[in-house]
Amino acid sequence: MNMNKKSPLTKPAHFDLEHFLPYQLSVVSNTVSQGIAHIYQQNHDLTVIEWRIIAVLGRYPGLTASQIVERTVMDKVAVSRAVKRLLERGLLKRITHGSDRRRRHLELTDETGKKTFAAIVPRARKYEQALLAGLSSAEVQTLLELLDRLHLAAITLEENTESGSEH
Amino acid sequence: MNMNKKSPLTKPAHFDLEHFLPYQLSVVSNTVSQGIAHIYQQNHDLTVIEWRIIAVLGRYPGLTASQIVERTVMDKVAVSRAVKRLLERGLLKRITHGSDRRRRHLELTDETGKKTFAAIVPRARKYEQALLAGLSSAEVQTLLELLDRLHLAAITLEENTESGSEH
DNA sequence: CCATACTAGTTTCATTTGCAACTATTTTCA
DNA sequence: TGAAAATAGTTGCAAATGAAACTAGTATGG
Repeated sequence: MNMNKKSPLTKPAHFDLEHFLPYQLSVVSNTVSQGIAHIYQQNHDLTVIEWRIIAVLGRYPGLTASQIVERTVMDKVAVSRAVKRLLERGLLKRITHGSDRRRRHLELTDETGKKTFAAIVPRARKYEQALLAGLSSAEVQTLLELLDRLHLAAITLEENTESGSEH
Repeated sequence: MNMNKKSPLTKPAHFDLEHFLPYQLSVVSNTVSQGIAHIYQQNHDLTVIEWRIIAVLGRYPGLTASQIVERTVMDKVAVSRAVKRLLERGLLKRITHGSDRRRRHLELTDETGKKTFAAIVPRARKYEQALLAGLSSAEVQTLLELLDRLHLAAITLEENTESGSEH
């Protein structure tokens, strides 16, 4: 059984970070995130997390903080603090659930909240369009599908890995 | 050439974060990063930045800190601190350039540095393979190409945007 | 040559983050 | 019932981060 000693081609000794998918993905994602972050930072003084909360509440009013956490895979504490800031700034309002007073449903305020949402959405869309301008719609479709499959694979791997170390 | 307007309604009121590319990209990238981070955190007590420094030095020995920054698009301060830690732990050695004493070239130490690199590489490769197991090689090819084009687009957008605010 | 500007890398300090522990409320089931 | 477990959300604190200032060394132009 040909052990890996010096055989002509078992494994190339090279490892090229630039061609390592997790790295590439991270670089692309960071570049895009940074670009889009401009939109809501510069113009509305919002962090990425704050914007995401607004976006998800714009679409699904009345979610609670933990439902937002579920949906967006963001950290619980980060969401709690961002919600606090958005409440203080008057972008959100909070309604305590009648029968279960632990639950506090969140909504965009009519004045500031919805207005901000409405102002950012077209800019975000425009950014996305510009980003994808070089791709045909078939390519966009393919990209989304491949990303989705990658995501599923990553989740599956994570689940299997975890069992090995703790819990 | 049928522009994408086509509908009588100007803009749908909906905005769905889950179908917004920058968001999707970020979620996939975070999931993958977290998964791969296990490999070097659990087994070698390295952060992502530390691992990247090792990886890039494994491939290109003798780079200076600022060359690493250039190549990996990581923060200057973060690299400085990670290098410091790797030197302390004996994974790197530093050679001051003869004629320009500001430059300090970095290399993996034979003992710990190269050994660690050699230990991580196969695991990293294995992770990447598992991640891509569900895709055909043509699909992988396509994915890489599309990511690359996205990256370029994002960089271009960034450059154009910046001009608006400062510099 | 020497004042100024530039480059490499580090440190300081003020925030930001993230884990764990906490409060408050509701559910479970003995 | 009511004590223990579960759930929602917050807070404290220590560590990670990042911008700007700083040290050290080199290049340049008058």
